[in-house]
Amino acid sequence: MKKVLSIADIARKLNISITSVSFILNGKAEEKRISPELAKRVLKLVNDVGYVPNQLAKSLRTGKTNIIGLIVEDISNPFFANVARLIEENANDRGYKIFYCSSENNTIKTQELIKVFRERQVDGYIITPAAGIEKDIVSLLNNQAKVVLFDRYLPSINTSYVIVDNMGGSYKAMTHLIQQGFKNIGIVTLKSDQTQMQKRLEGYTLAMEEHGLKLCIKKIKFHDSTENIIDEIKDFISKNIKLDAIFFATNYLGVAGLEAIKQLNISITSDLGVLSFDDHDLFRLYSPSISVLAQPIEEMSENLINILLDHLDEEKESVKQIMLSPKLILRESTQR
Amino acid sequence: MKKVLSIADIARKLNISITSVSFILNGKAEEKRISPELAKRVLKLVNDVGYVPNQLAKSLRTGKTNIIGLIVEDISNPFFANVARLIEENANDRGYKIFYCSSENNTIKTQELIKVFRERQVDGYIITPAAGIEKDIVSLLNNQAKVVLFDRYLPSINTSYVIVDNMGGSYKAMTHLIQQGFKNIGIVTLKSDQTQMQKRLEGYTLAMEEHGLKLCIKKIKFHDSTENIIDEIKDFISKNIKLDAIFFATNYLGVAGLEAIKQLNISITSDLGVLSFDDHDLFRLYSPSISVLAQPIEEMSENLINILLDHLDEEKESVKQIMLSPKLILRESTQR
DNA sequence: GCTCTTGGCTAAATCGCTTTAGTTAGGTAA
DNA sequence: TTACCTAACTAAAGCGATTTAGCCAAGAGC
Repeated sequence: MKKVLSIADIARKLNISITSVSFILNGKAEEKRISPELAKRVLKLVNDVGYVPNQLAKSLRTGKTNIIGLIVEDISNPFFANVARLIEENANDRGYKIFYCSSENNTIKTQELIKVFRERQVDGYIITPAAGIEKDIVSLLNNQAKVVLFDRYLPSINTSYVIVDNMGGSYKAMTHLIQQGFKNIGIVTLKSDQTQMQKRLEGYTLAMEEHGLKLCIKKIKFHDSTENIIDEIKDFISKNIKLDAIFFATNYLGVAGLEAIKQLNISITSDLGVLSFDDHDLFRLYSPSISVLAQPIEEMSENLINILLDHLDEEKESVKQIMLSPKLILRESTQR
Repeated sequence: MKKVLSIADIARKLNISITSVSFILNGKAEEKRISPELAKRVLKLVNDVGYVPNQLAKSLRTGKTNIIGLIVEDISNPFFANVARLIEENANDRGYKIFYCSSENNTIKTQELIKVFRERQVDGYIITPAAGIEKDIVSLLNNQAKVVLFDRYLPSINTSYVIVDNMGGSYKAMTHLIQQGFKNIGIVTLKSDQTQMQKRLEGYTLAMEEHGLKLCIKKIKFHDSTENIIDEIKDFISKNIKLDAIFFATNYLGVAGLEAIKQLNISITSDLGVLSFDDHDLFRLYSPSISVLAQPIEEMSENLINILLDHLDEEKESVKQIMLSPKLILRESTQR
């Protein structure tokens, strides 16, 4: 088993001290008055033998890992995958690596992930908090950890976060539907107390009530299988024959909804208007194309990484809370 | 700044040695004859003060990080996102964490990622190799690193890998199209020398030639923007008016293809049969639904993690090369 | 009374790096 | 000649864990 080379091996081969090698490798040769000749010799050897520094040792010594822990709800959900991808790019450009994991919006899993991140000494955290995770976040903050929440926040904790104006967005979307002449508009959302879902429902409710329309709400159980969700939606549609439009509160409900509508052989637009939260390839390309309330994922990821890196730099605590506006993209499914 | 507690702090508080604390925390209390009473006291304190072990130090000492580096082409591509998700789950159950990154199928980026993984001392690597990465993989292997490739392999290197029978799959898909009566079948693929794309093209060619049909091939430049890809496909279809079916060699070409076809106002199935490599929500739900050659992602991820963990356990080198069969899923788009 | 066990615990080396506080040799200034 | 610089380099402590080798006291066996 060929042992992997350490800085000490390099020093030994050149008959110099470890210190010198370290200075040279860290670009401090001049500052520390190492002669250019020595620097050149070291760099050449390092390159020739393919020496790679051990970041574990480095981080242990310096207390910095240059790693950001990112917990998303589900990396196979295109919304989160895209945000993750953008955050990764952004972080990379600024010298940070992202360690990302899916929480499945499960409290226990999230707790475990936070523990793993702590053990690995990540420099900062970006988290889509699952319900019931308040204590763990507070504990992080108490330990001076740098945390930014996203997609949703925890009302009882004063942390930094980046979210979307869920209520305003939903209200805007609903207003559009109503202006198009839809009257019996239903919402399909999740049974959830989390802020993002609550606010989407509030936006729907507010718009409907302002126009004196009757509410028609379907709440789907969290973590239900796709098949069940489809069945639930079919059931909802069948039992509310007067429905003329549906607002889906999140992308996978929208996807399941399309499947349900297809199975029921209902024609979108002429029989039923459709609008969904979150954009998706499917919504863009579906026939008819589906109107959506798209989250500004570039802006979100940029804000997330900026805020977190700011926190890492500053000594004193500060809290930044950003609310971005989702964008209403009108397509065929809401055209009358 | 509240300092994070170390094992030494725990020992000091109880007036015992670091060694004892370490033994207890690692479940070696009995084996090392630590009295149950002491063990209990330590565990209680650890729990009360919320001590979390420093994995950096642990890994530095033991030489094991329990981290697997995973390089996929693009985490925002549903195929890779799903595989990543499954690998993560599998690895988790077996005590490993996944560190994943997107290579964008770019050689330089991949090299950098491999370097990062080496620096971070990952225990093993799962890589979708970009073109021209042979030297770097060989270098890894020379350093006794444990590596499994997937999605494609490097013919010049004898490594473990998990791939799909691209040629057989394509051949099967083409045979289906031909049996359905399609005669002027085109393929839209990527300009790429990588094995996966080559084999898909070979499968197409073989089937067509066996039936005496004329080839009609469109190769799209790698990393082209979605808009350009759509334009290229529109151009391809317009210039080959006799085409009666198209086989898309990978998911995002298929997605772009649907958009192109939609823009050209061509009716799928009656005017043009469509079949794509890789499954996708969009293909399942599109109207008409699109037939696909789906990769067995559960099986792939299981094999990947199993092979890698086997490698981690065994002393002697061994090479495992697995080829799985993709599954032809027939939908409306190829029904005549 | 003496040796041998064994139970219960610990000192110190080590992993690979950074960083502080030097050392040494040769040159200048007075 | 002596004191002081400076350029060029280095010894050793420390980050937080694991692990080897060993200490000490009390009881067992003869």
